[in-house]
Amino acid sequence: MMRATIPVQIKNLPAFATKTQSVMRSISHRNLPQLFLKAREELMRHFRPILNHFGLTEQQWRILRTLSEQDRLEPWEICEICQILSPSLAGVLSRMDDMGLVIRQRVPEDQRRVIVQLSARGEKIVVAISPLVEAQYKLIEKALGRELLADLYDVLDRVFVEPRPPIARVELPEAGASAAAPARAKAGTKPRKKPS
Amino acid sequence: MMRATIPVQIKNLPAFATKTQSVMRSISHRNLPQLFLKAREELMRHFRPILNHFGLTEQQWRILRTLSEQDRLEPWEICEICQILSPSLAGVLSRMDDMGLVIRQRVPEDQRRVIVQLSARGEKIVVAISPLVEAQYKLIEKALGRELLADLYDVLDRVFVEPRPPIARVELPEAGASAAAPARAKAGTKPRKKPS
DNA sequence: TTGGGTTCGTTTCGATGTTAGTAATTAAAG
DNA sequence: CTTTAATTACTAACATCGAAACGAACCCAA
Repeated sequence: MMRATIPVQIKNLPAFATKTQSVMRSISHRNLPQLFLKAREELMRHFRPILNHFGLTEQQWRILRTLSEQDRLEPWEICEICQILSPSLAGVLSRMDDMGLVIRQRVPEDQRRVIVQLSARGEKIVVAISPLVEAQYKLIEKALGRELLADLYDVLDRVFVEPRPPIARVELPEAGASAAAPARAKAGTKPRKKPS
Repeated sequence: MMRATIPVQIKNLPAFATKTQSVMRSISHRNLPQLFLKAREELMRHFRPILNHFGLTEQQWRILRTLSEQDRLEPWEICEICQILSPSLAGVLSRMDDMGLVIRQRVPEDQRRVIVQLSARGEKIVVAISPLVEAQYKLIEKALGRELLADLYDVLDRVFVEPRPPIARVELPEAGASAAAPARAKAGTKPRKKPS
């Protein structure tokens, strides 16, 4: 590690970013969540065509891949592993059930709970897609280099997997909410404002 | 860098992940896009309350912060910088216009183009939120450590900012689409299947 | 056993992501 | 100068996100 520092201020921004700034930079830190968003998108850009080719959404594939590795899971487990909120998962699983990709069955001992697993058709699709995904990973590894990829995994693990002190939260001021939304007109009530 | 390697197979998975696997692991690589998704969520978890407090969505704040640093931008520039697709941005900007956060005006020389900039109200909100976001970053830095955070930025830059060979794409088989969706019944036509 | 608290999955609602397609405008080709 | 291409922003349709709340099933204690 400890590579030469890169000038970060306008890096990662296209040429038009050099225009005059009217407001003093109010946040000194780079937008880290957005960096992750960009990183993820740069990767998914190469996997999305594969999934689309088989008529799957990203979330559906995440669930299929997870179920192919874990066999039987309950919805809340899928939520944690696949980073899907419970309300979203309800719809996703319902559609995947309709498509015949997964099987859902209630747990006899606890009628609240549900067990989800791959259907034969689901497994078949996983078998069809997996080698393509694996091949794409190899292409990515070839472009980035095995070492860089290892560094990436390592840092991500150190930040988000290994134990670390909890992150505190800033306290919020009192009358903040009033600063924003003035009850936007309901859609359809008024035609959307267009640029003048 | 070059820290001791961590056993990765079941790391980052809860205890229930040790159950027997019915299918041979078909993809040897860890799910990298999902790691980024998780990383981003772990961060946003600490910023979301700030934005909600001011009645803003994540996307709205990304745009506000960007406009506060770049002054005048066209929609396609905002799309690139903020990682928002054009169709989404249309609605977001429309709502932000209704809320009085931004100002949109067409370019006289080219009637296709539009210029977006902060309104007085938009600037005011940025001024109110920025110190809170900045403070939250400091808390994150305190928990993770300045060094680790620097490593993180460094690796992300090496992967997604510095020039690198392009990533090739796997070729897709022919009759793939047929493997998936069998024309799912339209919502409302049939009641959603429930777990048996 | 009965009422209150809890867990789990779900529905609801508004906003955004994704894909496809369109209208308007401008630029390039013939 | 007309026809074609390329740009730019937008709309439409559906799926998902994110916050709130609901309802059924379970748990527990009075």
